[in-house]
Amino acid sequence: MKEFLKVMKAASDPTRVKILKMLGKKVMCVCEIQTALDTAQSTASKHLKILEDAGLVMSKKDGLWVNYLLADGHQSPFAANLLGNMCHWLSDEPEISILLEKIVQIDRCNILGNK
Amino acid sequence: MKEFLKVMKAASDPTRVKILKMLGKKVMCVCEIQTALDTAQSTASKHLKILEDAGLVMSKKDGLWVNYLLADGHQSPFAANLLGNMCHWLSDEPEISILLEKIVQIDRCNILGNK
DNA sequence: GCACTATATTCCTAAAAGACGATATGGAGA
DNA sequence: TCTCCATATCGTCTTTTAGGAATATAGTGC
Repeated sequence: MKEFLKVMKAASDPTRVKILKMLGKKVMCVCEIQTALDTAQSTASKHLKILEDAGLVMSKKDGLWVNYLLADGHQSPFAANLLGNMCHWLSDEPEISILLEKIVQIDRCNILGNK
Repeated sequence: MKEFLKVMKAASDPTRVKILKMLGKKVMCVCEIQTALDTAQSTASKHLKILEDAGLVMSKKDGLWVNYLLADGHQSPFAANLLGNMCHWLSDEPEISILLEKIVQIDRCNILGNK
């Protein structure tokens, strides 16, 4: 039950939904996500933690960067199911499709000044 | 997006999950649900409204009683998907299975005093 | 119309969630 | 070691959510 609630809760915030949709298209580091969402760095980081706790996202360190990607779903059947649907769902929402186009040209090397 | 969030939010509360599981087994009126959950009447009623708004549940008036049942999913593909999975999910959780046994012997005619 | 009952709504309080700025951590390179 | 940079965590504020008591609404039967 707890596991199920974690997944549902994680999926019930618009910012986190956007993150899931973005990661469905491309592996991203925190500062890229922060830039795409136009939010504070701490905000992006916290949302990612919630998604990771729910088994929806995983992270891989690469030196200073931390790359986030969609989880494989092994951690939770509920997460697996949601991830499976997410690739179809919401893609035609303007808010999402604009975002997905935007991230193509976001490059971690061109992001200056995190403050 | 809003529709999706409504479904996820509705599903991310333990009380509402219990209601969904109960309704998967049997059509129930508000006071039966209230009794099963051992909660205030207003609480049960409010949760049902949230579930109905999300398209997970529907209601049919029968005189003074209002019968709640699982929705058919026509209102939202997200709700339809969740409802489809819900019948399998969480049934083996002790908390749920005990509840499902309990509701068999709850009868609206034997509930006295709503206050 | 009047009482009674099941449900919905309102109001209030307490707890949780989300956002941000500031600070801490930890790896990379001089 | 010292500095720099990406990320994580902390403290605080504001908003949202869940709960219950009290009240309002709407059928039902007299």
